[in-house]
Amino acid sequence: MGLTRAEIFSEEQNKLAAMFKLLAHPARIAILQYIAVNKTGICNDLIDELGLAQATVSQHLKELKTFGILKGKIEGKSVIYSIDPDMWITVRGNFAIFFAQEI
Amino acid sequence: MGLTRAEIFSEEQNKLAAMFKLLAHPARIAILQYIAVNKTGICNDLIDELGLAQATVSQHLKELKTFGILKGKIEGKSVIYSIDPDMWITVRGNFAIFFAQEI
DNA sequence: CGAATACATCGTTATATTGCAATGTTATAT
DNA sequence: ATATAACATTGCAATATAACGATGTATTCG
Repeated sequence: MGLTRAEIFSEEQNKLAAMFKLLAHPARIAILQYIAVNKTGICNDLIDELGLAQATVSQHLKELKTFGILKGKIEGKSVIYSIDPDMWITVRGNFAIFFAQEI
Repeated sequence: MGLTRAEIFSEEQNKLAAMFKLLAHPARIAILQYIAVNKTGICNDLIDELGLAQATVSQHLKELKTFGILKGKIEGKSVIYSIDPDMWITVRGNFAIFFAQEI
C-alpha cells in the first residue's frame, strides 16, 4: 500500500528510519556537504551547485529545515541556510549508537 | 517525474544516499537489530518479531541481501540470514566519514 | 508418493517521492 | 510605484515504495 506501518515498530526504530530517510537522497547529501564546507549556503548557490530547478532545491531545503538539521536566516532577499549543530550532533549520535551494535 | 537525477551527483553522493535509503525503513532497522542481537535470523522468526506479512518480510530481506549487508544460507527448509561483517564495516565507515565533516 | 513447511516471486493496490513549471510572496532597487 | 531578485508554494505528471494475497519452488516428513 505504500504506507509504512509505523505503529508496529518502536519509537526508536521509527526515529532512526526517519533520520536515514532524510539523508536518503543525493541532493540532500550534496546540500549538507556544500553547507558543511562553506559553513552557510543560499538557495541560489545551491541551484548552481546542484543543477536542479529552483523549486526542487527549495523543496529539499524545506525537508532538511523541517527536520531541523538546517536552519534558515532571512538576510535581505536571501535566506542563509546553515547546519544546526545540536541536531547534527544528535543525528550523528543516533547513528553511532545504531552502528555500535555488536554483530 | 519521481526519478532521482542520479547523473548530476557524484558517485560518492549516490552511494551514500543508497546506503541511507537501505536503512530508511523501520522494518529493515528492526531486521538488522534482531539479527545483530541473535547473530542470525530466519524469515519465520522475523515475521513473528515484526508483525508484517510473510511476503513483506521476504521483500525487505531481499533488499538487505541484494545490497549485501545480509547474506542468506540455505539450511534445510529455512534460510538463515546473517550480517555480512565486511559490508557492515564498509557502511559504518562511510557514514563515519560523512559525519566526520566539520560543520 | 502426497502433505506440510519455509520461503520467494508475482501482481496489484494504495500511497509517497521527485522534479518542475507556474505562480505567490517579500524585500531591495530604480 | 514598478521592476527585479530570491525565494516559497502549489499543482501536477512520472516514477518509486510498501504491503499483501495468491501462487510458485524447494525441502522435509510421513
